[in-house]
Amino acid sequence: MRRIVLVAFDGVEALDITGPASVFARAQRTEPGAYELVLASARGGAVKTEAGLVLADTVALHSLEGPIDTLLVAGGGEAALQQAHAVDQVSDTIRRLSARTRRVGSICTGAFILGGAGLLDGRRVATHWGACDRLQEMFPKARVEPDAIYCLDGRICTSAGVTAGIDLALAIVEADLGRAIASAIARDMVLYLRRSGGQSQYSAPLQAQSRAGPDLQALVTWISANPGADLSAGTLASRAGMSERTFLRRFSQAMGCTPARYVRSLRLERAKSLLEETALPLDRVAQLSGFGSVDALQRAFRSDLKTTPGDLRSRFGTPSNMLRPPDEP
DNA sequence: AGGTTGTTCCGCCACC
DNA sequence: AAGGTGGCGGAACAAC
Repeated sequence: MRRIVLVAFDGVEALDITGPASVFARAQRTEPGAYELVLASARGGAVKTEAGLVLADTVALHSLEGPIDTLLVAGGGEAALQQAHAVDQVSDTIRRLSARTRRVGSICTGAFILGGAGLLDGRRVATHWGACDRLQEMFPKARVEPDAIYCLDGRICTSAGVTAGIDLALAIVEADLGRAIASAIARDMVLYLRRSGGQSQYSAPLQAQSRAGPDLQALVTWISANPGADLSAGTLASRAGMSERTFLRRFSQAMGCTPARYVRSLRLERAKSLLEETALPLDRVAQLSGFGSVDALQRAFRSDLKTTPGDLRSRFGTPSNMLRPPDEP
């Protein structure tokens, strides 16, 4: 039985609590005895969320006894967070609790409380896109990843804003109980097990600051929508209206990886989803994901994923729920 | 399984 | 002068 403690405070973002809670509750239903869910707050008792929903009967943090499997601190608006600022006190308490906790994490701006507890030093960290700069400023030793939906770094797990807490919870369930169960929960909640792309797709500022500007952004969007198209360096360059040389420079600068690398990982992602979510034959999967042939698909799997397409499908495929991609009759 | 052929990517440099 | 751009060639890598 893994004890999951969700930490709330007045003004907490309701979804930061209810999202992960729903995920863990479903996991508990699927695998009875897997999790015990505890709602906690600094003082205990009722906590009023930003949305006005009241969480009755939270447990006082200081009264928690015994080992904790996972401690997750929720986030909220700045005002609420400052208030929870008895935050220094909360951070202290979290620091103390973390000593007997296997895994400590945060959702959204909850990362500030972990930071205050000194738990983020040297760790890769995610938080709401609107709070990345401030978090990095306040905790210079943390390695804030502005684009990440969530980060798992050792025992510290953090997620971007609000609904990203659900993604994090799914990742935790996946780590604990396996891919099949996490995948089933995601389907039940009508979610992706792994959403594609980073949080920058939700943030106009992040997109704009993705230094290359909107020309490349539009191209990247187009690439994601057309993994099967001709995405060779030369073609992409002319699509972007630049020379190959300049395109290479600008793309690497903006995206942090070369065009070919980006295209390849996109295609692998696409192929994985098609294998897991559909019953399409391998040659269709290869075609739709942009690998020219089954052979190319298999080689890519072997070298990047250390497995084969067939093996992935047999382990993670979902025979009872075979979907057809939109372009299939 | 391994050699041939193609592609990608980067340093260098000249040119706006 | 200075910073972005683009062509060239070859090393490294991937495709077939």
